[in-house]
Amino acid sequence: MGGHERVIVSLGFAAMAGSVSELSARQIEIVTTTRALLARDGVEALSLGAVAKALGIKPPSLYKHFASRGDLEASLIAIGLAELADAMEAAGEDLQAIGLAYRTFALANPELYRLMTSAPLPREKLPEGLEARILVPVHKVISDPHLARAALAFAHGMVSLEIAQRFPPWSKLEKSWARALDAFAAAKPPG
Amino acid sequence: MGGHERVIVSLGFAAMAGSVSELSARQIEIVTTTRALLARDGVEALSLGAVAKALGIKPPSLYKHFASRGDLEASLIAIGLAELADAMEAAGEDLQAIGLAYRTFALANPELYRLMTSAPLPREKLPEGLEARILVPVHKVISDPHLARAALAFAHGMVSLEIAQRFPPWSKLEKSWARALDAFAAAKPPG
DNA sequence: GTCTATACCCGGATAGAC
DNA sequence: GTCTATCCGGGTATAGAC
Repeated sequence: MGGHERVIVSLGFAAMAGSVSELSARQIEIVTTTRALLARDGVEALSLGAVAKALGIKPPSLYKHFASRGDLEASLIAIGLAELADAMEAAGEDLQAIGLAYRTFALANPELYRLMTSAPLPREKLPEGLEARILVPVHKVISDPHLARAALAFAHGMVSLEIAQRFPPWSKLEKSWARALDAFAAAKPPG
Repeated sequence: MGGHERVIVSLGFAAMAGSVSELSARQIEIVTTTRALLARDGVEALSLGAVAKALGIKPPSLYKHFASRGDLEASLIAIGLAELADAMEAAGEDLQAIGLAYRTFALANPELYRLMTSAPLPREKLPEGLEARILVPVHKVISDPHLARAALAFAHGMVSLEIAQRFPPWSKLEKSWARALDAFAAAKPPG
């Protein structure tokens, strides 16, 4: 049938989005569909035309809901950051568990993760304090702020290399994670 | 007057490129100019049109020297990987020095570094064994291969976040580097 | 809120003449 | 090895009708 292309959208991940409560119902539909499209086709294929097609509308119509492509992307990024922060927070005060939560989120949402991290953050379009939430759970376990930042950078390096398929297939990444996080946790305070 | 746009190309960085010895003189000119253009305008602005303009020729002419844009990019990536490996190797067997070499290369060539790391490696277009050279210097200092990989991932995470301006301005990144590399160096072997 | 139509920009790549 | 001419595709965004 000459219908438009539809994207299967699993409901649920937008429902708990407290950070997007300022979005209208239609905006949430659009963001949700965009997220599904992003997951399916990758960040390079993301365009307003593709989003419109998946929604069954024409590209110009999107401008009634988002002022620009950048605004739509910022909503996606905000949702991703909030979910990641939630996952890390829920992991408690075990560094291994926090690392696993980070990795699990990134691997479950690789294209969203790339969108979130491959460009400078559009900070002015993000809810205040959202960015900082990522660091909080790590801080609870690693008191030295410099080492806490380093641990987060390690996590980012690991998942971005894994997503980009930069590791040889025989790598045992779980061991790299475990040993590095052990090393971070065991690090002596600066003397 | 009215001439085409020229890009200042500092000579030298292509001269030592043993890994690109298979390139013709004209190809080296093109790659060198492309590298300068990349450094100046960023990876997003990189296009065959821009490269041709900087060389004072028309875009179709480039196809006499490179079969595709991807081939030209692969040459750039190969040069970057070789330089990075050289720098790390020259740092000797001190993990702090190796880390500094890594960071120095990345910050001196941020857009090239992004090009090198933000997409899957075009391995079939790269000289054999080049990719593996990066890991060698780290291996000499950290015998556990899993921890060595982790250290490299840490370095990648640090520089990619720094290049993307993801750290707050007040961060003392030198301290994060120093303490994390200390922690890696001090890590106990798996028991 | 959606449409059609459009303007304007960009990109990679090929054919064939010189 | 370079050119002109051309083809193909894509993208963001706006104006104005319905």
